[in-house]
Amino acid sequence: MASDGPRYNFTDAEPRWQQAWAARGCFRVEDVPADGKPKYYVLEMFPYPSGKIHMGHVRNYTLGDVVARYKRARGFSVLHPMGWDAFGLPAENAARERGVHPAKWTFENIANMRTELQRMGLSIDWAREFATCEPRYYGHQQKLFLDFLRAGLVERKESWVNWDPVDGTVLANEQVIDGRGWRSGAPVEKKRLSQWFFSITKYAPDLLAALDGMDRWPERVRTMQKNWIGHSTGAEVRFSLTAPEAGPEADIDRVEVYTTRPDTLFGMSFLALAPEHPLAAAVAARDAGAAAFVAECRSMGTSEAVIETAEKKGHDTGLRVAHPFLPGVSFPVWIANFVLMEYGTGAIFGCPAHDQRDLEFARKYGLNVTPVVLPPDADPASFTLGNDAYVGPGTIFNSGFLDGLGVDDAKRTVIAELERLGIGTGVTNWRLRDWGVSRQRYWGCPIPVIHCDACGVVPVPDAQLPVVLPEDVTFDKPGNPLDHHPTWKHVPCPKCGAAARRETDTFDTFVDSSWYFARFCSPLSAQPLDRAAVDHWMPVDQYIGGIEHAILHLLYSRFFTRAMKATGHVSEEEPFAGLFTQGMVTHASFKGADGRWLYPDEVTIGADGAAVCTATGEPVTVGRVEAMSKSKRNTVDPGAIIVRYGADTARWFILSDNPPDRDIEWTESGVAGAYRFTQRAYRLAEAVAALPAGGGAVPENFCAPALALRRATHRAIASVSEALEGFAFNVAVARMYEFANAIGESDRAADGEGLGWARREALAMFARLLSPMMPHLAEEVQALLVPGSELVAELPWPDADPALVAAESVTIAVQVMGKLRATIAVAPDAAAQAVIDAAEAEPNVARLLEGKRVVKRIHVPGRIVNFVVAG
RNA sequence: GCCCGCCUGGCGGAAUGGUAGACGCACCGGACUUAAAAUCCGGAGUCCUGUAGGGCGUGGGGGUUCAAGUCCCCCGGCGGGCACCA
Repeated sequence: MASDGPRYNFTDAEPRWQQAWAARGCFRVEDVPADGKPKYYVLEMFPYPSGKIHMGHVRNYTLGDVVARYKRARGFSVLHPMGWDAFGLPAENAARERGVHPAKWTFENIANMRTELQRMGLSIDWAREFATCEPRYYGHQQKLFLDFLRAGLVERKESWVNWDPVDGTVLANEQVIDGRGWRSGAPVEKKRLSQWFFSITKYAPDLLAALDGMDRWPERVRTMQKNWIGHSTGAEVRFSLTAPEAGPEADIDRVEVYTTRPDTLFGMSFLALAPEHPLAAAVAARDAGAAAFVAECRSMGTSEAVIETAEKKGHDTGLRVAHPFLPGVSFPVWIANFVLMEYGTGAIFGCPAHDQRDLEFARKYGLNVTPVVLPPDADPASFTLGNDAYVGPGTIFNSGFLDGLGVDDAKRTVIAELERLGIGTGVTNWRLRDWGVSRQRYWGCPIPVIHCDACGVVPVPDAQLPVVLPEDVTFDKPGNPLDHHPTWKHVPCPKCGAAARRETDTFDTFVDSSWYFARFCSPLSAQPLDRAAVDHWMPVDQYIGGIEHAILHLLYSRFFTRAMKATGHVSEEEPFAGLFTQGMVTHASFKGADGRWLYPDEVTIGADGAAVCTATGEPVTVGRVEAMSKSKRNTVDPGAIIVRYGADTARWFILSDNPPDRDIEWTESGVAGAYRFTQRAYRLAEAVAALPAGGGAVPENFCAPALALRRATHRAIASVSEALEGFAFNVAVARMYEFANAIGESDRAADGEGLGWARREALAMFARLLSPMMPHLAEEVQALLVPGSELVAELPWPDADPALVAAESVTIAVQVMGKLRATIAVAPDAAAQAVIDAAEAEPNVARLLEGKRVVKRIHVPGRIVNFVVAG
């Protein structure tokens, strides 16, 4: 770093301004404000307290802070809170691996991360902070659950989980690696457990329909949610077994199948059951081969990605089903690993010609492939299928009474026939499943119910809430510590008083994050939500977070808000009016000579571009640029960056480098460039502050450089405002660079009438425009210009003077046949004919038009003239 | 496997269907300096060996249009999600 010249000292300035904001309470708001200002609720997805903030947090919270500060300057009363998504598996892992209690680990992490976030200079109302692992939060969550239960929005049913038979533990999908438990290495089994479910499927039609009106959500997120909810129409068809199978309770003589393609029923070649289907279980009870196959499928885990990418396998049960329309024709019944029990009826009919998965299965097991949909222009006599099923439109053939119909007509016709025969019905189906919320873990919100042998499941009475987690637990045994606790689960039944047991399952942590945004409105309320406060602040006007939450978290929150409305806690049903999804922070990865990954700060890039290990001098392989992760060690610690360059520099770089919805690559050179700009901005301010004190009155006249600067100033106000409104923060930064360049030019101009005034105006506006992005430097610049000034954080956003924004002349592109051949400068309001004449007179244009017949002259005012010539 | 995105100079990117490459980074040249750093000024998509003029150019291929980075179709590469990670 250079030694000459006065420099902006961020180490001194940043904490000083953070204290000034806190002392003034700039970012505090009331639960129900009486200031009459319009409200604006900005929220970033709250962090999991892993211990340290990472660059993804820096990006997320910088984006939110720019919006919060901008809206505040625009006159809104802004709610901008912060809290902690504090329950979850990592705390239990830490407990098992290092013997530290999850609560201690979590609260220490929170303390550290709070300090780090506060160093970023975020305009947050810290008085609203809470952690979801505090009883003062999760106790209210238990109340909401009980209200949902009373409202019929909760039910208990069975579902399949990943079970580690060695550890005796339920495994998360991420804990299943290649079909084995991550700790024990034992093959994972599917196990059936009785669990609590939120009835999200009751809201499926509404959750789907409301997406259409959510115009401040990214289109792709809405599309992903639509696909996830998965509305489909089709038919349920009952197939009769040619011989009944003895089931555990009664004989099974038929199988229900759901299909979206009833029009292809005549192309059927088999029927396939999910391995968990009751009929499959019945067959397995007497057939060792089937039992072995079902057991094999059970070892596949519950993840849809795993199931659908696995090799398609099946087992022929030997059973046959009759075709619904073809007397005497029957098809084999298989058990297949790609049929999902959770979707439809857990059984399908296979039509290999028109479904890719069925085709692969049929080819593998030598089953018939009968095409029944003829593509347009195909010849029915010769049409055959290769390796691709035909799923497009066409005409039905080989299909009895459906022959000659189009696909959609055939669907209607076949459903009518199925209904007439009483063997099927047209149905609407949803891919969305109910939300299973039971987790067999300690570090989560206890589910407030009690199991009584006499009374069954009994809700904990509201007066006994919260059900608090016991602190004295041990993690030396596998399984859920709540199960092993000597006393906690033993309670009297609230109904009959007999000895009973607490539910030891805790909630999925997605429950915690499904209503925290509403709790922030009244974080100290004795009720889950204070109606006046949530009615004032909700919905969140701008929600900001990672695209990885596009489906689950956002959909669950949308459901939860509806459920809270149904139980009288809120008035709105959509929690997030505006959504912005940010990209990830990436960095190059480095691998040392010994094959170990190296952190970026262990690596030096030489002048020749070659990377070496700083400590050993050994060569380093530069790997791909990818999402920062601990395993690849391609992380950069925001704390270290803030110490070295300051929070404003970190904020500026992360805003400047690219559009916020794309992945950003963190680079040292980019940060250094951002740092240089902070110093340059400060120098520009110093130069202006050194000018003789200016009077308040606007000068009568401005010399040319002064006028040019004023135009630049007001163009900057207009363009930075527009960029901020549109989340184009990288463009806002570019406009600020242009503005700084213009100020720099005025610095070098010969002094003339009004120049000093224009420069003061420029710097004053510069500070205001800078403040959402680099709030500390903005305050410093303002203090330099106007010692003892108000805080920029409390100043209103400036308005541009339209007369100064308007261009004096515009450059028009002149094209001949769509190719640029000249440009001309014209007045913004020049008449069309005058512009066309001027364009035609351009030598290069005239040359190209000579001897040609101009058939069309296109003039887009302020933009372009295009001559279309014949021949 | 299924669903959803993204792809523009050496790099990040800008661009209501209307001058492709604003702005920044890196680079090169100049000024300042004993020198370096810092700072300031200037240059630059690429090719036709020139500051005129022109060709080519927004992952590849086709299409719509007076005009396509932008709209449509196909293909490729990269990434996100897939229900117990958060």
